[in-house]
Amino acid sequence: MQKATINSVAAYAGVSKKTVSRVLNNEPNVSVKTTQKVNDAFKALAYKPSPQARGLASNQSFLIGLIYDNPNKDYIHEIQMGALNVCNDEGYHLVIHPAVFKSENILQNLKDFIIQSQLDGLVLTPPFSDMHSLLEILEKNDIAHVRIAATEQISDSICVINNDQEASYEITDYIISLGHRDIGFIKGHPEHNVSAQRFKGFEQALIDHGLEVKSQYIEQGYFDFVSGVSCANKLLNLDSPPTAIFASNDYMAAGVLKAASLKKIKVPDDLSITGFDDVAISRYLWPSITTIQQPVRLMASKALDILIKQIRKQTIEQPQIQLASQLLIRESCAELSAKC
Amino acid sequence: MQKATINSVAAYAGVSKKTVSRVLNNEPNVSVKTTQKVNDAFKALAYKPSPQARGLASNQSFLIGLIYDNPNKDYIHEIQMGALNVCNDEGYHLVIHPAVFKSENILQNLKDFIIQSQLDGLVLTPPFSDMHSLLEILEKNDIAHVRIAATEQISDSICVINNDQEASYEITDYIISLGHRDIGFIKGHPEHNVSAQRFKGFEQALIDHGLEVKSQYIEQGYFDFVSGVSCANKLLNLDSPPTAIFASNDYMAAGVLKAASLKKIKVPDDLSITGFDDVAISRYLWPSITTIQQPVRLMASKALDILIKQIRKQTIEQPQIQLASQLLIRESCAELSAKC
DNA sequence: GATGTAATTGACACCGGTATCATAGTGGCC
DNA sequence: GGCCACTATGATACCGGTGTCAATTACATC
Repeated sequence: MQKATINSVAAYAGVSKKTVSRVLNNEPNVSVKTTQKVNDAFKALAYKPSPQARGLASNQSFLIGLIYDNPNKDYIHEIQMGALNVCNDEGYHLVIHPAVFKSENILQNLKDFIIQSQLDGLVLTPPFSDMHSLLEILEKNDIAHVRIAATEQISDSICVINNDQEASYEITDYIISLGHRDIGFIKGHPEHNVSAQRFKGFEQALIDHGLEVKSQYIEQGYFDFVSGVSCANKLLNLDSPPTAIFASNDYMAAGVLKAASLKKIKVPDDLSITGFDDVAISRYLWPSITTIQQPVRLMASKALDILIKQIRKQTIEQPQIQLASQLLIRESCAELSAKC
Repeated sequence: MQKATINSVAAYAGVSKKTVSRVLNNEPNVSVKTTQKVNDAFKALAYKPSPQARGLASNQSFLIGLIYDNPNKDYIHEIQMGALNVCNDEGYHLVIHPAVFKSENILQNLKDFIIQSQLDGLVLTPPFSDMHSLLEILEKNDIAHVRIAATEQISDSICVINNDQEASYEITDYIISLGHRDIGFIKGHPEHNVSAQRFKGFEQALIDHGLEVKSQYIEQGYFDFVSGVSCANKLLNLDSPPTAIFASNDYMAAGVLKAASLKKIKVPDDLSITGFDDVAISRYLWPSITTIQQPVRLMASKALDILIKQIRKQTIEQPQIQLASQLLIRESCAELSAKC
């Protein structure tokens, strides 16, 4: 059996190709009777329109690119799943494009990718969401795009953002509520914008509770396990070490846990630890890590919703969507024990 | 500036479209001089051929589908990266398609996906690599595909496989070399073919060393953290518990570690633990887990190499490639202490 | 019934490539 | 020089859709 084309459908239904095309695209001004005939033909022939032909004629590709450079595979996976859910429903393919943000000719590479692939739209994840040189190119060439977890708001630019600062405030507040006063903080990678937001939330919570922000309790990490270990060592070697450590992400929190274990410091009895992101390891460590879960998948879905609206030139009622995170209380924090 | 098409290139170079097409596809019988002219035109106009038009004319989509259902995000990520490396080089897009193997109408869903998307080829990962009903459809419709980590060899079917059994033998051999004689084993999910392979390697190693395979030391797990915990509890509650536990993957090994920690059993001093797969958590746990690293990324690259050859109807010299795994010795195993 | 307007439909060019086949050019050999 | 085989090139149809615009039909109004 031949594969059905618009011509075979038209012949079967006894109408012109153009009319079939109209039904296919829900164009107005087709009589109910004709629509019915064409739909019957669709079914009878198991017709699926060719994306290539459609794309060629209407200058679309039905491809949406997803650009990322993130070592956190759980995050990427969630983003992919959220994006795919919408893509599948709307008839788009997702083209994943891991890139290296710090590489020499990243801009040229991205440019090539975008032009070569003739993408209909682009999803940017951090750190690309705030990459000005890239955004400029996209604006100039009028390429539809959406920025996930962007930290800088740019008018007209559509994005889906989260509330890192508030979440950070919340988790700090929780630690304080357990009685801790000496709280260490391990900052995230200085080049990632969220690092500053997470620190701000921490700082603000301390201030609001009338606690001092002590510089010796603040260490600079890089979002990876190793820096978590070394920062924790510095904090735990202080003359009066903190009784709780807030690491800006879970990998570093895992590092803190390792450092504590090696020093025979019991967690959570003698040291409380919190992370951020709810990475898989935070559940599998012992004790499991109290952390912040962001609605990553939902963010991606929302992002694709508005991106596709933009591609279709539909009106977007809300160009900037903010979603709330959630505090997950697990085993790594305890009330400050009396002995301190 | 207009986007360059084959027509503008032809006009610029002063030749016909067909000649441009010939140069583009490295067809024979084009003079050196003409080739040069056309190549100059390519550069001057920054020409990129349209995949849609190309696809429409030659009945290709330049899309390769990747089907998976695997909770191990590290694995998926590696597969994606390995596949993308080749796709980018060869001008294909990778369309990722997470599916639910156990879902009711999985076969119909996959069928729809494959037909709808008009993929040029398909990459199957476990458990789809051994899904007969799917393979039949692919054969019948002559859809190019490659099976990653397939356990059943089917003649003519191209696949890239690993040596789970040997690797399992090797890691068991290592545990025995540390002096352990009472070794617990936690099996993987009974529906995954690799589970049996990993068990076989374990068993064979015991036999070859003249050790008994004791049924009370064998527990049935499901490749997840929780089953690791519960199986470990059963093993550790035995009257004479094993001095080492070989979990069939790292998530279960993490579970074993948790169970041991809760029982105040010191790892590796009083209990050695090994995993399988080299998932990220195996590095971040304390102690880090001795495990088997499979060349997943390389497997995916090799798979795409032969898949693309198949798509292009080129001869495939080696339809079945086997790659070796590597034992990663970390902190979770120690020599059997004298006191036992 | 005539007329005007809107709704419905179709003929045909076109998107940017590839495939087929005919034609023009080139060099070797008698 | 004449003939032939082979190489190089182009004209044109075609892939399966969409866009334009004209033609036809339906319906309301006078």
